[in-house]
Amino acid sequence: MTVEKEDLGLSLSLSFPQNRTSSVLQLNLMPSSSSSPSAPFVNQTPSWIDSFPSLDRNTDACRGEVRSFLRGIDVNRLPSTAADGEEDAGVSSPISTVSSVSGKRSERDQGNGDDNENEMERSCSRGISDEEDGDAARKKLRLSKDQSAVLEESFKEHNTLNPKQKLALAKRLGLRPRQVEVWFQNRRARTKLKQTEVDCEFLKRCCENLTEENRRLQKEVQELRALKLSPQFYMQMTPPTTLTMCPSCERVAAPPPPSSSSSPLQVDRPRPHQMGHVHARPVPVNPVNLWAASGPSHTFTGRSMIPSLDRNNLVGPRA
DNA sequence: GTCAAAGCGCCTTTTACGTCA
DNA sequence: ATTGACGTAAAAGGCGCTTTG
Repeated sequence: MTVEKEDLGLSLSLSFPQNRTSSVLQLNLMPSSSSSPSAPFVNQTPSWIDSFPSLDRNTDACRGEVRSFLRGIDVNRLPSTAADGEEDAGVSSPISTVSSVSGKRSERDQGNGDDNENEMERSCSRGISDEEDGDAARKKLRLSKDQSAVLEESFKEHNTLNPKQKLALAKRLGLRPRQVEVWFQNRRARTKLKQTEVDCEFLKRCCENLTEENRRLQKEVQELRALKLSPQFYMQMTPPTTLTMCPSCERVAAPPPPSSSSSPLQVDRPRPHQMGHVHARPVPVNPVNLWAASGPSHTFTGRSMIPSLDRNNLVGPRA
C-alpha cells in the first residue's frame, strides 16, 4: 500500500529488509531532490521511527502495514501543485519587499548597523511602486519563485544560517537579512509541523494495530483457557515451551530437546543456538515490551510535539 | 563563580494576501 | 463584479538557552 500525501508534500520511505542491522524506518525530512549524505539535519537528528525496527519482526501489529505505510513521503518537498499553481497564477512579484519598520527584530538586525544592510534595505526599495513605497505600514509580498527556489536550495544545505551566510543570501536575493532569517525560521517550523503530522499518523496506525493485536491475543488466551479445562487437552499436550529471544542478535532460540535433563518449563539456561554463540540471558519474546524498549525517540529539534513520545518519558529499558 | 548583555532559535500570534464558493 | 470565509506565508513579539566579557 502506498500513501501519497501530495497535499502535504510529504515523502516517507519505510524499508524493512530481512537483515536486522539495516532494518529501519526512514523518514526523509529533506527535500526530495536531496538524497545526498550531506543532508544536515536528517543526519543530525534521525527520526524516532528509526528507533523501533522491532515492529516488523515481532508484532503482527505493525508488520505489514507499517512497512508500506507512508512510503515515499517527504516532508520537505514543496507541494508541487500549490507551488506551481501559485507561480502559474503570477502571484509572486519579481522583487518583493517588506517595509516593516518596528519590532525588536528590526532593531536587532539594524543594530548590526553595517552599511551592507542599509544598502540592502535601499536596494529592496527600488523595485516597488510609489504607492507601496509610501506606505509605512507593514506590507507583505510573497517571495518570488526564484527567491523561494534559492532559499529552498540553501535550506537543503543548512537548515540554519550563520550571520555570514544570512548576509550573503540576503544580498544575493535582494532581501533584508531579517527576511532571510524569518524565512528560515518559518521553513523550519513548516518542516517540523509536517514531520509531526507524519509521526502522528504513524503512531496512530501503530496504535490501531497494537490494539488489534491485543484483541487477538486476548481471544487466544480465552481459547487456551477453555482448552485447559477439558481433560483431553492434557492428553494431547506436548511439553510446554517458552520462546526465548537472544538479546544480542534478537533471534528466537530453538526450544530445548525433549531429552533435556532440565524441566521442560526451564529453557533459560544459556546455550548456543543456530548462530553458534552463547547467550547469557535469553529474554521472553513480548511484542509490547519490544515496543516499549525500542520506543520512539523524536525528530528535528529533539523536542517532541507529543510529550508522551519523548524518549525520556518512555518506560522500559532500551535494547 | 556570578551577572548582564547579546545573539539565536522556537513558539505563538498577528497580519497581509490569494483563492474560492 | 463583489464579498466573506478560509488557508497560507511573512512577520512580530515573547521566552528560554547559550555564549561572552
